[in-house]
Amino acid sequence: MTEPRWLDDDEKAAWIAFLSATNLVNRKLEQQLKDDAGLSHTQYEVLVQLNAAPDGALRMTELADRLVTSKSGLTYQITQLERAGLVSRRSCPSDVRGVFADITDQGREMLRSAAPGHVEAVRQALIDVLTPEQLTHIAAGLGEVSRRLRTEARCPSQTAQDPQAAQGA
Amino acid sequence: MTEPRWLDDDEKAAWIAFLSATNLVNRKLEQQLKDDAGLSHTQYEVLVQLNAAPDGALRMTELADRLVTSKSGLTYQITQLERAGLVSRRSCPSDVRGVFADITDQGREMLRSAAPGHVEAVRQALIDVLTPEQLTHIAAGLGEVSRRLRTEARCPSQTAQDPQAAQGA
DNA sequence: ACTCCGTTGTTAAAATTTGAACCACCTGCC
DNA sequence: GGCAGGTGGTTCAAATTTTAACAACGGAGT
Repeated sequence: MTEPRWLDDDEKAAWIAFLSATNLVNRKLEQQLKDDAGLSHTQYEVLVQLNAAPDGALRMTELADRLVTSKSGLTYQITQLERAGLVSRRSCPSDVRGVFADITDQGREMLRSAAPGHVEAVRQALIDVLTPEQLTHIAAGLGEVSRRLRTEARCPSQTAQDPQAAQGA
Repeated sequence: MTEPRWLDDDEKAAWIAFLSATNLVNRKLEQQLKDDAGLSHTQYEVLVQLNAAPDGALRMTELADRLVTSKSGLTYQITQLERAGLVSRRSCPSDVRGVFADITDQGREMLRSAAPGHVEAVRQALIDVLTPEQLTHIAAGLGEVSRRLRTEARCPSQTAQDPQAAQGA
């Protein structure tokens, strides 16, 4: 076995920055949402996704994929949101096993009231701290990172060992 | 109250990319470490920090700050690591209340064996996906983000409402 | 119609995280 | 010296996440 390709200084700097920024931003937003709206970040994201969906509804699995969470974890959170009256469950007509999560009017209302504070927090923690240039590069770079990990999760087939690809496409 | 400053398309793209990349990368690494070394990412980071520290030891609070975790969460994890023989506790000579977490030889050995696979995973998930330019901007941008959130957490005094600052300092 | 296999959500138990309450102990200041 | 106020770690209970079963179905091939 060969010597692993350790990270050089620039790479290490990027990795450390990514790790800590990630944790700190998450913690910050989690706290802001909990304080101002009584929601966890996950719950807030559920509402965002449902609100943006065609009929204010999405299948459980689809929602779990979008939130990058486990199915059972979603089941739990949807139950909490349902209990709070922000979401409701409805079984799928075409597939008896399927379940739709619907956002309720109260859910939309909650989102409307929580959004301003949340956006402001996102700006303070991340967006407004970055220069326009950094913003662009982060959108492109992390966008590509997400795309690959998502694809990879769906198709464990391709070896994905293509160094120079997609990126600039 | 004024209309909130919503995110424009570029900002939204950056935010969404950040959110999903963050979750996906975390999930990926968590799984890799668990599969290959039987450690959680948090535990791995504890070992990394201790291993890099002057005497292979750090105070609990200091460690908790670095890992961006709660004190009680760290207590739990250190107990697990201690049980696994990778870390040991030692009370602080100068402060009876204080506790040092020491990495053991076995802990260093574990780190040595887990590191190569972990670095490789970090490369595949994040580093090698980015262009050198993106890497640089991410290091700088997210570095600044971390710095601010950390400072803010330590000194809730400054209003921090200075739009054009630090960045290029 | 029927079997085999992959999917959909849920459930149960264990692991982890969070947050508040605590105790013991330092530190600056009278 | 002695006290008020803050620190450092732990503990406990409650909330959340993970993991591995599960039960009930769709769907394709025969």
